[in-house]
Amino acid sequence: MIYIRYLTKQNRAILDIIESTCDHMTAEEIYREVRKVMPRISVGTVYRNLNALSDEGSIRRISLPCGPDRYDRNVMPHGHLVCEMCGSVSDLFVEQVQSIIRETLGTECFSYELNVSALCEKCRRLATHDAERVLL
Amino acid sequence: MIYIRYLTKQNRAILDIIESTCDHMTAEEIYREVRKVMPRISVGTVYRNLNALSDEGSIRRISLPCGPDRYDRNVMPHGHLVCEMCGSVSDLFVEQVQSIIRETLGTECFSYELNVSALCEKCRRLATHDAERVLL
DNA sequence: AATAAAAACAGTAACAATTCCTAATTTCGG
DNA sequence: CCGAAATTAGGAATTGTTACTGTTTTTATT
Repeated sequence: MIYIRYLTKQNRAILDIIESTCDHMTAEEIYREVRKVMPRISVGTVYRNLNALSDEGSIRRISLPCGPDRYDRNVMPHGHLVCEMCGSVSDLFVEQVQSIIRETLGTECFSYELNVSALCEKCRRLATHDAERVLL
Repeated sequence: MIYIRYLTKQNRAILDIIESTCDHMTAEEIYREVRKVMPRISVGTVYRNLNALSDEGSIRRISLPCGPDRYDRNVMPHGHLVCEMCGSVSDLFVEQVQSIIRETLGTECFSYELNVSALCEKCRRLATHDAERVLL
């Protein structure tokens, strides 16, 4: 027996926002965003729906060493690149990770979190550029 | 010019506690523990020193999808197994991860976080045992 | 459609984890 | 030893999140 949860306007609006970007927004950012189209929505509703959506697997919650949790529209197992310079969070697909984990564990791994600290594309270019300037 | 930070009694006591176990304690657990030998230490001091120690690389901060941050005496890059049943956190050394990340990134990766959700050794045995009993 | 039960809501208070603030103490450099 | 700098205790404040209460919306039943 499949239970289809009723999708409220609030729920739909929140999900739309998350699915419309690959920004990995925080709950607060999502709250600010959803208020643009639904000014009377409450913080509690945002958190409740983010939790429900995460629990049912429609979105994915990401927790990082610093700052609040973020939400990801991509629910497939994948990692994240956290930029050491600008703090941005972007998807990072590291192919063999899951199978390596399985080998190490000796059993299947259904979910993992992989957060890599490094420079994002943009900041890496910037850093290289600066380094060149210093050399001149 | 190397700057050696003064090690206060508080700092030393906190570090000792972390280094004495592989329990991945939370700040609050560390606070409770350090108060046994230093009853007047304040929460703020514990947090300030945990941050300082993490920043200088003497210990490592672990953040998980749920619950407060934890602290690890092992600063070498490695992952963690978070038990889905009992919630315990144990070290997990997945050898090739770093090199795979390097390949994917195209540049060296100096730090990563890998948290795997699965059953810990103990709970896995327990689960198997229960399953056997059900079969009887 | 009328209506009762269930679910979700807004608004806000409460909570837990962490940080910040101030005055007092401790350590350092000379 | 003395003044500057760093660290502390204690507690207030902040942040991110959850819980509560009374109201609205949806669903199920007729």
